[in-house]
Amino acid sequence: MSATIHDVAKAAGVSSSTVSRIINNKGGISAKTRDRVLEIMRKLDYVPNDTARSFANGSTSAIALVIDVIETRSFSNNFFNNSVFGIETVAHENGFNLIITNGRMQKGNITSADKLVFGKKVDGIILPNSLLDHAFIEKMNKIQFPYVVLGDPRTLDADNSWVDINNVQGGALAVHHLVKKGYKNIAFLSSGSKEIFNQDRITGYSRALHELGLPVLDERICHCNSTVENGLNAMSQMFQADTPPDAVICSDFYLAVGALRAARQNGLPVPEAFGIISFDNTPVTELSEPAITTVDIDTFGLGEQAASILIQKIEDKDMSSRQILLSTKIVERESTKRNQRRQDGE
Amino acid sequence: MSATIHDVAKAAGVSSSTVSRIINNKGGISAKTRDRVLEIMRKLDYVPNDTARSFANGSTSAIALVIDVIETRSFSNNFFNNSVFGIETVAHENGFNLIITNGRMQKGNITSADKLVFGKKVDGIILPNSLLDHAFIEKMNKIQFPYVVLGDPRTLDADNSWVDINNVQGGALAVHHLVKKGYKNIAFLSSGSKEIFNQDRITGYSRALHELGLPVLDERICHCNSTVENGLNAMSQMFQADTPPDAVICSDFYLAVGALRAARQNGLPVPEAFGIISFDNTPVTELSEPAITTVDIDTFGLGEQAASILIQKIEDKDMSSRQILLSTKIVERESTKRNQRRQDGE
DNA sequence: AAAATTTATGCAACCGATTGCGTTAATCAA
DNA sequence: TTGATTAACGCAATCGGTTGCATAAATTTT
Repeated sequence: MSATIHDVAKAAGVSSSTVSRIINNKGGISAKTRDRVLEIMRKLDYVPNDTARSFANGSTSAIALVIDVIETRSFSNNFFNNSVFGIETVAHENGFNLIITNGRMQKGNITSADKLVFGKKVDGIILPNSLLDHAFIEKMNKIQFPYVVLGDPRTLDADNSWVDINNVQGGALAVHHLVKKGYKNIAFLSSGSKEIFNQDRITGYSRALHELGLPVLDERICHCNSTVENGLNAMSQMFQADTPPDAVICSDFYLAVGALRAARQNGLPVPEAFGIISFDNTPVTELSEPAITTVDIDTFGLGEQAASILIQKIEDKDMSSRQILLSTKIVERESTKRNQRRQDGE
Repeated sequence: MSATIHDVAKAAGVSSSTVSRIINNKGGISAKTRDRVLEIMRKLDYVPNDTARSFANGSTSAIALVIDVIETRSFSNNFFNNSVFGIETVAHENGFNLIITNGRMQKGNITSADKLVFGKKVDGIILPNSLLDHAFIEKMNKIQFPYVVLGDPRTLDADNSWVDINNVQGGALAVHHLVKKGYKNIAFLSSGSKEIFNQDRITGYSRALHELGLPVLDERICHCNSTVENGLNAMSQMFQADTPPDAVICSDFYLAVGALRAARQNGLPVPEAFGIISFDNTPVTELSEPAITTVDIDTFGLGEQAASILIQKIEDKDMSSRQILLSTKIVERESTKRNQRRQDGE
């Protein structure tokens, strides 16, 4: 149907090698022929067949992103969106296409990721630490297939490249912010105990408390699924304690809203008597009343870094592996913005 | 590096044609040779090279989704997420890979979508109505390249396939819900006047009001960018009117939160004195107080339908084009849940 | 002006599968 | 048993580019 390199060559009275060299900007072509050929290409609406090119030079100019879709909501979280956006941006800048595949799906015994990698559909792959499979990683290592892990792949002993949010730092940062605001009894609502990011946040939280000479109490840490109701219940229960928390750090916005409601039910005005910080600075954190102070995690940057490292690896297979931690920062809103002096004067 | 079909053939003492026929389940192979070859394939860890296959049979088993990224937030909206999820699911079920590309990016004079289509990287493409380009569509039509539009492509005169949310029905549904609840003076906060979905929602809104014998007033319709502040300002202004609105339909959650705050500032309890409905039933609509009643749009289904039609087109180029409208439904929450009798008794 | 370089281009093999056609072997009908 | 039919497989061309090597033409050097 559409024109091939041979059609162009014939029409221009040159060989297809010449056309190929022009397409790829190789040297050794006279200006005259180049111009003539380019003109013909335009006339014939010629576009090189990318599949044929991939086939000929053994590289696809595509990378894959494996996503971990357990339920709809986990797909529609902010983390995912911005990371994909970051990945796509960098991929595109470097001439790579981005293939997205759901890592939970499989046909027969082969996962979609497996097929993309060993079927040579992509030159490299980004996969979440939640979906690591030792056998799969081993197979990739054996052929030196480039990959980057999203999130610290702690369960892997091997040496590999990954990017992650510095959740330890984030947990500590939240504590420091609250303490600076005069809060002293800080709780932590985590959205799960298995996830490495939750573990890290709690590590940072505990470490910071310790450094500040504040007690680290087990009963102030609660792991629960991320719903408003769970957040509400967990906080309500903590409020029963002898010295109830006067602030809480939440792993996400749902828990934060739950905590907010619990505070209200207990007659604790936020931020005056109770402070709240949530991780993940999604736009909606501005919508609650009071607006929630957040630990901003750079999900876009995470994607950018992942794609960038991956592409470097693709272009230099012998590149040593690289690990990147992205710092977080506090975005202060109403839920912790109290007049500190009043508190100090107690 | 890794085994090719020829390696397998040689090891099994057959021709590569035979191996190919086995891979593709063509007939005319004896059980003995099939088993032997399959065994060898396993031993050699053979996986067919997908690029070579694509090249040989002229089809890529991949589709592209063009996304319209103007700013970060538009990327991270719920609409996008769930649609992508729906598309990926259907694509995967049918053995297609999904390539995602940002339609706003381009290199030289060629957009990423253009390159994917005419570079034969994909067999079909899904693109948003916001990114339609006449020349591009014409070029695709000329070679009968399969595509599906996300959102009614009203600006296109040509006959083509698309899927959309039935926003006209959604707008009408919102009105009917509010009227049933006893609200009579219903305003509309739109997130823009150019977007077809906003136009459609207002069409449905106006039509329903008309059918119910209620006046359609220009001053009750406001187009503004989607922020809480704009929603608040727009509603505050409407409250100055002689007969102020007693309910509002918002194009999204930000405007709805703005409207909620405006009502509160004006001393209008929600839902008792003022009703609010927002489009797009994202999880966060449950988080405000009161929780917002929404028009639920089936974004996942939208993606499923788009992918499904596209794949049918790929498999039968002569398929007539198809248009699909997905109905919306009301998810009732606190912001309209008032005791209707009190209102009727006025 | 002849020799030595450099530049511009063509030839042909190659990437790894698919497939139409032909051939041999096996099965069936007469 | 022979001829006809079918099943099982191989040969070789093909898909559309890329690239090492060879060669001819242009340019520079001596």
